[in-house]
Amino acid sequence: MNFISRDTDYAIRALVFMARSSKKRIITVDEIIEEEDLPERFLRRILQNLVKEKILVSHKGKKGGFSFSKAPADIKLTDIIEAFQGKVDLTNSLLKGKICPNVKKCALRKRLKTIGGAVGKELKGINITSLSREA
Amino acid sequence: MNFISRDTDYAIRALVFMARSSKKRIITVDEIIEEEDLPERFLRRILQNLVKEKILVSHKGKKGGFSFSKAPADIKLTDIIEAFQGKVDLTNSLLKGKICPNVKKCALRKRLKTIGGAVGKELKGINITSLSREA
DNA sequence: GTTAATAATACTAAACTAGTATTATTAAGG
DNA sequence: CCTTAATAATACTAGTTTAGTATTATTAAC
Repeated sequence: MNFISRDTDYAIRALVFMARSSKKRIITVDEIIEEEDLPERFLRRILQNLVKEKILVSHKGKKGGFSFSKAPADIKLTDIIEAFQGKVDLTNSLLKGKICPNVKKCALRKRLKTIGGAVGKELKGINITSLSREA
Repeated sequence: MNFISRDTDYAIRALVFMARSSKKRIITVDEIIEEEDLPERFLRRILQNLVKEKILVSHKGKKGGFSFSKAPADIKLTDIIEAFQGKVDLTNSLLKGKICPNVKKCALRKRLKTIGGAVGKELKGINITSLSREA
């Protein structure tokens, strides 16, 4: 079972590359795939998705490309995961029916929620800037 | 993104039901679906899988059914998740290529591994007996 | 030997994942 | 204002996974 899907993965790589080449504000798809060798069209769709999520800004026309819409340090790992995989839900669909008739009182759900909260907090502590330094 | 897949979920419900009706050692599929209303054939496959994983024992023939092959307290939540979804891998496929050329030194991977370890530990603390009491 | 149970195996439909293809739009710069 | 170099939008497709169904075989009790 994979926690990180492929488009999340590609998105992270693209963003880390962009953060590292920060002198050039606007970066093209070609520059990214030259460095990381990702499938072009697929990567384009991923970047467009990041634009929708207000993580990147796109610039059409000659000398166009993509740039950050906020500081890389403010782009948390959870933001990216959620953009492509939706909210991570540890407690989903567990123990419905007669086994656990009262969802609000279900102790298991509470425990899973606690774990999920801890994971989320850790993931929020990881951002694009720290990744571009560390990795 | 769901952490718990449907067959894991169904398996947990079936096992919790079985643990609660422990006076009757052998329990039939019909008894389980009467209580929890799960799709019969699908549930059968799930129970057969639990037999393969040595969590249950099956009894053919008249008065047959399923019984535990070990104490419900020894069946951890992770055992069930792994049986149906494989090992949970938080670190999978992240930052390959030029972004992170040396996998062993990758700091992100280490951090994710730490988080994964903590989650695993928590999940191991939850077992079928505790669930059948709590939920 | 009938009946009431599971076993094994194979099939299928729907959803998701990963990727491709096509055509339109935009802005720079001569 | 036209060419060129970039992204945008939209729709398609192949492969995999998920969830479920169907069929036939096997087994044990009574």
